[in-house]
Amino acid sequence: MLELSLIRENKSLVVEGLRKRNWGAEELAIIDQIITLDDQRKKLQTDLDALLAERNKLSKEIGDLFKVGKQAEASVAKDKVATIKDEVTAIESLHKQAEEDLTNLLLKVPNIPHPSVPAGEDEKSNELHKPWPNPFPKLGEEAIPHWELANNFNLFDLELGTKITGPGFPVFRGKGARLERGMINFFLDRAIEAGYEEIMPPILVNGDTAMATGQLPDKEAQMYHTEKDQLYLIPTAEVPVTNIYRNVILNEGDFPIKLTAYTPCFRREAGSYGADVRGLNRVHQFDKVEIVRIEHPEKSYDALEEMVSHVEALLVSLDLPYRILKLCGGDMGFTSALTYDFEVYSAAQKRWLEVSSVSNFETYQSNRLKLRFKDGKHTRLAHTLNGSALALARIVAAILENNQTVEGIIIPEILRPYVGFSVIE
RNA sequence: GGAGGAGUGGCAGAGCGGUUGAAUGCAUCGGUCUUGAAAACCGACGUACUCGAAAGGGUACCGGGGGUUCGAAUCCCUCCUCCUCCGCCA
Repeated sequence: MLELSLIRENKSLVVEGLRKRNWGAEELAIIDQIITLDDQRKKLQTDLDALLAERNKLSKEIGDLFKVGKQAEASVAKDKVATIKDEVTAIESLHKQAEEDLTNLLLKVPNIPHPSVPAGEDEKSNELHKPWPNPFPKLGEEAIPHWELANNFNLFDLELGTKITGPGFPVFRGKGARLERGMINFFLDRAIEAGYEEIMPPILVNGDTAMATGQLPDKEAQMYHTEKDQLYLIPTAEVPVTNIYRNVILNEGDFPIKLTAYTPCFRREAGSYGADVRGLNRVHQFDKVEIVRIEHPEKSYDALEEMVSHVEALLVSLDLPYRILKLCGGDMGFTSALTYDFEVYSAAQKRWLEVSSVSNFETYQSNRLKLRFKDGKHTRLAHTLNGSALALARIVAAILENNQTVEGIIIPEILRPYVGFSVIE
């Protein structure tokens, strides 16, 4: 959620930011509604507090009167309190309603993009932050996409997954499974070397948790939900890991907080079908190593750059052709202020595959999380960031395709100690 | 799943209907003393909303929600969590 104080004190900045997300006049009206509603809320708050103060004062007097045996005067005061009580009940319910309405409106407002974020409606306006300077790997005529390679080498089986669960749940097997497991360990080790603490969080979360990082209410339809226990399967480790710090007040010396976690990720991907989703391009369950940071507001953009370098180093070490995009206002996630996407070139499919997304949420998540730190006498909201380092399925797809030779699929050198073999043949 | 017990400030732990945002101890921070430190002594020490230029007020919060009462941390209802015992179980 945006901070109310930002909306009140810096309305033009908020409006300008929302325009970058292609908000028109109709949608922007919500900002004035929020301010009006907040004015009402404040007025109700003041009225209510005054009444309660009066009631508290009278109650004290009644106690004193009883002590000295002045029953008659006490009962006069009692009647007075009874009147106040009615008023309190009325104003209380108005106040509660105003607060609820206000929260509901605030939940509809996405984060304000960083000044450097380009305007634009969709991915076509994303800025090429770092292009791939070299030629793409040259594959022979006989090069085939990863789902065919998987068939030939018995690496993963989507039809089997369909039998067991449903479409989009791959069954990895043999060297495919070992490649998957080895890569998870490789990514975790790199993160640990970079100073991240490893976390193994629950992969089902409750509604409060999903709300705090912004999955609810915005992305409710994207998450699997367990009916009986009202729990959600996580779409990313970001959710449970960031929520470690829900309702926490940090000391300034606690920064930076750097966490990493491997989890499977579950996404319903409702409504996406077609050629783009073949093989591992888009699945309902995939593995991902995530990095999460909690930062001092003045350091968060340095942290973001550091995370970008970390992801970049992973791709370099895997010898994959990649490019970095800076997302435009229209393509950026609801909660993000600035997002870099990493794409890897898949030579057999001749297309870019998104493999990582690194974002700074500034105070948008921490406002919902109530994640603050002590800044001298005051408490301030911290900044939260996260990024994939990396998402497995598509990386596997790219490695399989780009490294295919007549002798088999060559495993990148750095992975060999992790997977235990150097070629799939 | 069944039976019983418990949830109070960073921690420990009093309070069980009125002046208690909450005793006391520990921890933490500031000060006095000291060459320095320790000890001792003095002081400070929750969060949120709200009024105010500020100083400083007001209100709410003793697991969550609801109720009784002029007044609730204290009484009642309900939910949640934790502990102990039994059952089940990777």
